Amino acid sequence: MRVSQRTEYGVRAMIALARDFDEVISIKELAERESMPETFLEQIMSDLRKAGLLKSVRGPNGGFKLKDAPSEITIGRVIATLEGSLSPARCGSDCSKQDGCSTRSVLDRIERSITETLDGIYLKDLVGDLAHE
Amino acid sequence: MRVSQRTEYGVRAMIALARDFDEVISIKELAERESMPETFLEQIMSDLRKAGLLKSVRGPNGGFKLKDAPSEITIGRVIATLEGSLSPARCGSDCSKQDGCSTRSVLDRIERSITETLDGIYLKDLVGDLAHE
DNA sequence: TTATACCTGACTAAAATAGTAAGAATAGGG
DNA sequence: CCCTATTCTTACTATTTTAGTCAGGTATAA
Repeated sequence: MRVSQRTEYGVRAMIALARDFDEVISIKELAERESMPETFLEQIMSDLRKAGLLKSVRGPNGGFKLKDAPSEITIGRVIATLEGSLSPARCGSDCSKQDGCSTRSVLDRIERSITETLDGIYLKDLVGDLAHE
Repeated sequence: MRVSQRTEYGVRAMIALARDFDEVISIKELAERESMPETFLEQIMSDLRKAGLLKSVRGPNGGFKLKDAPSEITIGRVIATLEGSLSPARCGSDCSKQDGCSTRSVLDRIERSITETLDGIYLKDLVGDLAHE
């Protein structure tokens, strides 16, 4: 029921980018601002880009920016991307073949609730959360 | 964002006990019914008992039963007990000392949502989820 | 053409997870 | 009182996941 450090870094990076929506920011800069390990962040950003959440610019003065507006990206999408899934369940849908998995519906229900919640929170909503600048 | 196998077993055991609320059921019986590893379940049940969710009866014909009615135990309480916490955050409250942790409020917000959701689901609500008996 | 930044994949140490194993404590039945 | 069924407790272990590091390659602005 816990989000990994990796995901936390990713969320922080996304929020930082949302804060300066129009600018391209490098990994180095991001890592310094938010005190996150640079090379680790590099991997994470790469995943977020592959998932279509970020645009990258290579070469000098390169970096990343959000692909969509902060008002269009939900935190649920970010977390689902980094975490693989929002599902707290561990078994696949084929698990229903054995009735031993009576929790299936319970975990599904929990998942739906979490998904709904997180898909209702946009990056935009979180930028303002900080007393900042 | 995933619940451990351990927690899943615990939830299943709690639901099974809720289904036969008045009976004392042994670990062996529970493990067989739900096809869960017996000795592992033993540990889990022990934790649930220490947390005040179960009553145990030792000796022959012993076993466990819910301490409270299924209408009084929330799934949030069960998961929080087994998972340690419902918080997706990893840092403690002392983390605000360094402003690096700008995600704090975000994760807090997510936690509150999840907690609210899970604390609104009672064991009673889940017993009926199965097409059963 | 060079420095800057992204890109990629392999590697590693440490921690968490999912159990096992072994024995002690307790209580009911004969 | 003894045997057995059961919980209780602690220690151990193999596997997987996590949180990184590192080395080298690729694109591009200046």
